[in-house]
Amino acid sequence: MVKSDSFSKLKEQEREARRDHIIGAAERVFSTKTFNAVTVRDIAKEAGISHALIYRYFPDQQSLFVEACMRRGAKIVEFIGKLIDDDNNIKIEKVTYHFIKFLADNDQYFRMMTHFMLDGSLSAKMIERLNEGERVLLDQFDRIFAKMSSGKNVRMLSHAYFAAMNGIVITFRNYPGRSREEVLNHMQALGTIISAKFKQ
Amino acid sequence: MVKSDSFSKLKEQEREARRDHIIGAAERVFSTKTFNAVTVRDIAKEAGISHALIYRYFPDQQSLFVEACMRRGAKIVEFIGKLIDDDNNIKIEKVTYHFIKFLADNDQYFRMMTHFMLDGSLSAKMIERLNEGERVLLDQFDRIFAKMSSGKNVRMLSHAYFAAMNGIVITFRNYPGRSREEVLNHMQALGTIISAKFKQ
DNA sequence: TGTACATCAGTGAACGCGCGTTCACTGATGTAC
DNA sequence: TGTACATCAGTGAACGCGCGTTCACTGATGTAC
Repeated sequence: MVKSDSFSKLKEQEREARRDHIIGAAERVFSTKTFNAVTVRDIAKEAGISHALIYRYFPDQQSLFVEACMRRGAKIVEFIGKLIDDDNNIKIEKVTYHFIKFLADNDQYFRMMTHFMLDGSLSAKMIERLNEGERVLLDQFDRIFAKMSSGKNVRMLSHAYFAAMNGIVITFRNYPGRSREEVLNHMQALGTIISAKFKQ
Repeated sequence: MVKSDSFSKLKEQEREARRDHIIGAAERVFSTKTFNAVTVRDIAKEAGISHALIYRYFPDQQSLFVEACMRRGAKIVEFIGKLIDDDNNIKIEKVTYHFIKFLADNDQYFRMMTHFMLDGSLSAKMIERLNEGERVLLDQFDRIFAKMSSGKNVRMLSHAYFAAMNGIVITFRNYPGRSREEVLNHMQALGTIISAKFKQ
C-alpha cells in the first residue's frame, strides 16, 4: 500500500516533469515567432517529441498556450517581488526601469499576454487564470504605491501605472528604423516621464 | 482626347468607389470578429461580391487589412483634431475622455492597430504607412501639450500620453465579469488619473 | 523463474477542414469601320 | 445601323497547403500467479 502509493506518486512526478518539458519548449518557440504563427508541431519539434504526444498532456492547443504564458507571468511577478523585497526604500523609477527591461527582454511573454487580452475567444476558465496572474502582479505594485501615497486608492494607481507601462512597450516596440537598443532607450525615457508623474 | 480623358477618369472614380465599398465591408467585418478570424471570404460576403473579386482590387489580404485599419485611424485623427479646433481652451481631461470613448466604441480599430504593432511579419512599406498614421495622431496631441507645458519636449509627452491611453484600453478591455459599461467607466477613471498627472 | 496479461508513453499516418490565392470562363459594354 | 472585335468587372470551381486533432498501433515496463 505504502509502496504502491509512493510509486504512483513518483510516476505522477515524472508525468509532471514531462509536462513541464513541453511547456518549456513552448516558451522557447514563442520567443522566436509571432503568437499566431506558433503551431503544435513547432512545439513538439522543439521538445523532441511527436506532435501527437502533446495531446496526452494537454487537452488542446489553447490550454498549452495559456500555460506557457502563465509561467512567464509567474517569473515577472517573482522578479518584481524580489526587487521590492531587496530595497526597502525602493523608488518607482527603479521598478519602472526593471519592469520595462524585463518586458523588452521577454518580448514573447508580452506578445502572448497582449494576444490573450485582445482575444475574445478564450474560455472563461482561461480568462480567470490569466486574470489571477495579473492580480498578483498588481499586488506587487500596490506595495510600492502603498508606501508612496498615504490613504489614496492604491489599487487604482497600480492599475493606471500597469496600463501605462503596457502601453509604452506595446506602442513602441515596433518603432520602425530603430535598433533594438534605441527602442529600449526610448521606452526607458518614456518610463521615466511616467514614473516622475506618478511620484508627486 | 478630352472626352476620352474625362471618361477614363470617370471609370477610375468608379473603380475607386468599388474599392472603397470593399474597405467599408472589411471595417464592418472587423467590428464583429477577432482580427485573426477575419477571412477574405467574410469580407466578400459582407460586400456582396465573389471573394475572387477582392484580388482585382487589392494585391493580397494584408494590403486590404492595412487599408481598413488606416481608414479608421484617419477617422480618429479627424475626430480629435475637431475637438481641439472647437475649444480653444480645451482641457486634457476632455480629450482623454473622448479619446478613450472613441477607442472603446471602435474596438475593432484598436484591435487591428494592436495586431499590427505586435506583428513582425508586416512588410516595411505597410509599417511605414501605419506609422505615418500614428504620427499625424501624435501631431494632434502635440497641439495640446504645446499649450500646457512651455518649452518642454512636447513630442515626448505626446508619446508617453498616447502610450498610456493605449495601455489603459488594451489592459482593461477584457475585464472579466464586468459589463461593457462598467469596463468603460473603469477606463475613464484611469484616464482621469493619468490626465491629472499630465496636468501638473 | 517463467508466463500471460494489463498499462501506458509514445508514434506515424491520416482525417477533415478552412484558408489565401489562382484560373478559366461569362457577359456586359464600348469601339472601329 | 450593323457587325466584328476588344476590354474588363465579375464569377464558381478548384488548387495546394498547413493546421489541430484523432486513430490504430508498437514496445517497454509492471503485475499476478
